[in-house]
Amino acid sequence: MSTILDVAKLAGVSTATVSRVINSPKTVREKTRTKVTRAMKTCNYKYNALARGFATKQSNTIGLIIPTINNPVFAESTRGVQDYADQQKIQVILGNTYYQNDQEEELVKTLREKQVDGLIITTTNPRGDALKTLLDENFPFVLLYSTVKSGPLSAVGIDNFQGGYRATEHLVKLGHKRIGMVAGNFSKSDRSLHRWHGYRQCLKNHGIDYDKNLLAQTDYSLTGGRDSAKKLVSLQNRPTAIFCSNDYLALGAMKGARELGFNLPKDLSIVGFDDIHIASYVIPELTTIRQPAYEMGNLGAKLLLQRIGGKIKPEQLMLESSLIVRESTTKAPGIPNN
Amino acid sequence: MSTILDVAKLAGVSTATVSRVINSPKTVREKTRTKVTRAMKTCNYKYNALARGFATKQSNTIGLIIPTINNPVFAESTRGVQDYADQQKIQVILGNTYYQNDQEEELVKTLREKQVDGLIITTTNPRGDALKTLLDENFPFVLLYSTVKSGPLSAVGIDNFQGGYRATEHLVKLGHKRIGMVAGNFSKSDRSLHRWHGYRQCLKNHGIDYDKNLLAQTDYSLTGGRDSAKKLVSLQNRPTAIFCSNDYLALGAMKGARELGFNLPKDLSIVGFDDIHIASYVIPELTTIRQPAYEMGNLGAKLLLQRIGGKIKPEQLMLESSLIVRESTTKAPGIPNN
DNA sequence: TTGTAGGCGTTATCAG
DNA sequence: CTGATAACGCCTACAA
Repeated sequence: MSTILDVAKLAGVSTATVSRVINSPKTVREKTRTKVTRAMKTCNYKYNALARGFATKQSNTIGLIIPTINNPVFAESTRGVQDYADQQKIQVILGNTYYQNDQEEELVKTLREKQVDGLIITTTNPRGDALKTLLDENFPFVLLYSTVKSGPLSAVGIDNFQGGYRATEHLVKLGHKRIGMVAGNFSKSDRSLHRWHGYRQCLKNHGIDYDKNLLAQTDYSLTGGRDSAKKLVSLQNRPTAIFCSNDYLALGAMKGARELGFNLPKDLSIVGFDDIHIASYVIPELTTIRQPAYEMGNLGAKLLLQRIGGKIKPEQLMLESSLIVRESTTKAPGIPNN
Repeated sequence: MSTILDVAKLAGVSTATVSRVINSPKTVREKTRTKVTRAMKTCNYKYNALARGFATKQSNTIGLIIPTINNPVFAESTRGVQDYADQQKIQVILGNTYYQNDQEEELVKTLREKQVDGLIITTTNPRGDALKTLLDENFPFVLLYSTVKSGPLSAVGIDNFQGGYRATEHLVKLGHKRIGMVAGNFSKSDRSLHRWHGYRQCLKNHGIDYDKNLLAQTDYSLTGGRDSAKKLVSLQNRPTAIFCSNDYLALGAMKGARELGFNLPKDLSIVGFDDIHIASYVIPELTTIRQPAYEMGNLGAKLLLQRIGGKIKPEQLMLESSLIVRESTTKAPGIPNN
């Protein structure tokens, strides 16, 4: 593998000049430039970005830490950060935590060793040591999906409380009184927790007693959603509607209910969260809270690169979420159809 | 940021020794080792993997190039390679080509500049310059998903021809004569092309004339699947069954057919390809050809790391695919139910 | 506009 | 078991 030194010799110039034609072509006379370019060709020169990173202390690489790429909502935001990064000639290293805090800490460590310029994290534990350390050491990172409205850490997310509230409110307005919730484990996701707070608050505001039996916490999987839904609808005084803390769980929940012979949405209304692409491709089409995942990733990358670029002050971007009413929710049994 | 030099000074040893306690702790006396370890703590030393990569010419990073992380099947294989890589302390840089060959070439270039030790590629163009160059320069890479049974390039995939054949055969056996195919553009995926070949061969073997009007090529998206299905079922002499070259398209196709008032599967049988997780969570549950995506990614990573590790000879791993019959396919109209 | 030379943090070789 | 020191490939003052 040839280096700029080889090129330099071949072209009869110094390495500095070669470096210049690579990084700031205009600062070198056209004649020498073509001479160098030609030399690069003939010795099949390949640029070594690693060496550059080593010399400049900028790897032009960022790390992206998500729970799991299997959940389409994370695939979507991942695409958002990739596209933005790509456009800025930045590469992204991806890591899955599988909702495990130790994995998250491990990933942060490895990625920093790899000298990533910054980190985008959908965290499993907003109060964990990993983030605290990053903060202390003033390492550039931005949180994705979390509800952070102020404070010292950068974030782009949505108001998860509000989202949970709206989802529940939609159900309440349809006349539902027994409203269950299938939620990802609170210990592993602040998003889920905040959505649940919104759910509780909404019930309260509408004079509906909170029944803790109607809450099922589960791991974030299709089967988790399915089993949790089965559990809830098997209760003596079963819910007539279920709010799932994400679409992935909702898809599972729909299957669970169906397996027990429930007719959707007649027997059971379901509302999800995220609005992943397939949400509108299933039967019944899923009513959900839409959050702009791609945009979130995109903006997250933008924010991060800005911070890396020198803008020091942390900043929070709070995007809008909205209720998308489709077919999976309907009037509560006994409520006249208008 | 402190370096091993700082640590060395603090501990009163040489940088070589510090390097040793990092890379081969047993080769240094326990006493000095603890001395060094302590010094690392006190000056908050952080290992610089980039510098290591620079010195050793091994970045411990691999590149993963896929069409798009949005398709759950690629998310699954991505997870497979990530998990294997992670276990070997290797990081993976992810890139989407969006089925564009120039993007693929660009990615290969950038990733090589980043000094990745190898590449795993789900290619858009098996005969493109990108791969040819890699081959010529003997750069370690392995193809994913493609049908490669021999030759000079490493690959782990399935027999796509056979998969297409089996999918079609299933339909034929159900009595279907008019069998359409919704396929991703052949120019962008050899997998799709091979599946189509299998489809044609199966028709031929069963004395069914091939009708080119029953083939719809499309881009790889839910909407692409939807629109293509609509087109096919709107034909005068419409198909009673459709084989979609992947599940993602199949999901779209199901929606398209429904939007035109078709009752699934009674009016139209649909078989997909991949067996993505949600395939069994939609209504009707999707009949499909299962390919072991996670395992494929996992093995791909394994194969690649072996090649990087010195094993020179390219090798092909051909995994088994299988027909999974679920609810989206049924007897052709007019065929007695048994 | 171009060249010289030191430096980035780690590994690896060779002595001791 | 430990130390000294030369790479590794590129960038960047500083000089010319």
